[in-house]
Amino acid sequence: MQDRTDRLTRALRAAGVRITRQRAALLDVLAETEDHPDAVELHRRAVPRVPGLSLSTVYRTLSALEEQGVIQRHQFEGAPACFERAETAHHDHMIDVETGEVVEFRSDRIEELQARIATELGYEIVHHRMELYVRKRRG
Amino acid sequence: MQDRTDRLTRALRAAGVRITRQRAALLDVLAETEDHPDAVELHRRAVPRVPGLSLSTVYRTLSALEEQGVIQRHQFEGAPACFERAETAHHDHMIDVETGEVVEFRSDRIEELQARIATELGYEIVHHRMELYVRKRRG
DNA sequence: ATTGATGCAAACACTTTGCATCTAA
DNA sequence: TTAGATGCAAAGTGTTTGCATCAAT
Repeated sequence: MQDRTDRLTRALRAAGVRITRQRAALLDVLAETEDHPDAVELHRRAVPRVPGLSLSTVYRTLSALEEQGVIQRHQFEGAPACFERAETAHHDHMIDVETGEVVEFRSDRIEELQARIATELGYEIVHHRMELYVRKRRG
Repeated sequence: MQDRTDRLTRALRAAGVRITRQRAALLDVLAETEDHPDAVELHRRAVPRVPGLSLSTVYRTLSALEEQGVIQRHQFEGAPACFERAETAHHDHMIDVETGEVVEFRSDRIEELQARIATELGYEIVHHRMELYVRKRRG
């Protein structure tokens, strides 16, 4: 796991991205992240490791990491952008409208259908966004 | 068509929504709308009919109409919210990332699969959002 | 005559940016 | 050493809101 971060660090440096204390801290925080935190939450988690870390640096770093394909940005309805590591396999999201909880899911069938539809209309998919806003079934 | 607007007007009034000159103008503009304009664009289109119309009134009216189920609001990536009449059948959107053009499509198969996935995970869908960001196939 | 709607300007939430200073390479 | 990163504060964007006035019912 420390190993993974090291490899990532090297790759980023190779891409011309300087790994400052701030960025290293954010990479650490992201490595431990299992949920979908927004910029403010990531800042909150990283500040203890880099006192004085500014929110603008968080935003700038997140943009840089997104550009490098290290993280993904999601813009769910009525919420600030949130982030997750990009290393995981592609998936889509269900958002519990009552709790805000995010559940990941994946459907190859749907992906196929999406691709087919785009093709039939003369397009190719650059990326897509599929979000199910749900509530727990009272059973 | 004038007829449709009249019926809508009556229904809105019945729901306690006052039809002011500003709102009547916006309803007219929306009735003629085939695309997916944002608040500023709707304001631009309505101002000639109601000189002095303010942008905040447009926003307030759009919220009211959305609440009444008359229009739908979409929040595509990197763009201000855009609107369309809600009377049309449910559909999803493809957005051409190069031109911004919006194409509507619909897939019952996908809807079924979404519902099944939600059910399997113990949820029911409140609403969903599916957007394909695409580019024209060069070919 | 009421009560909700308007226009204006100010506030809002989230995000980006200009600039002087610092620091990773 | 030097180009890129930082912190701060200020600006930006899209949207909402407080308030005095106005107009639809």
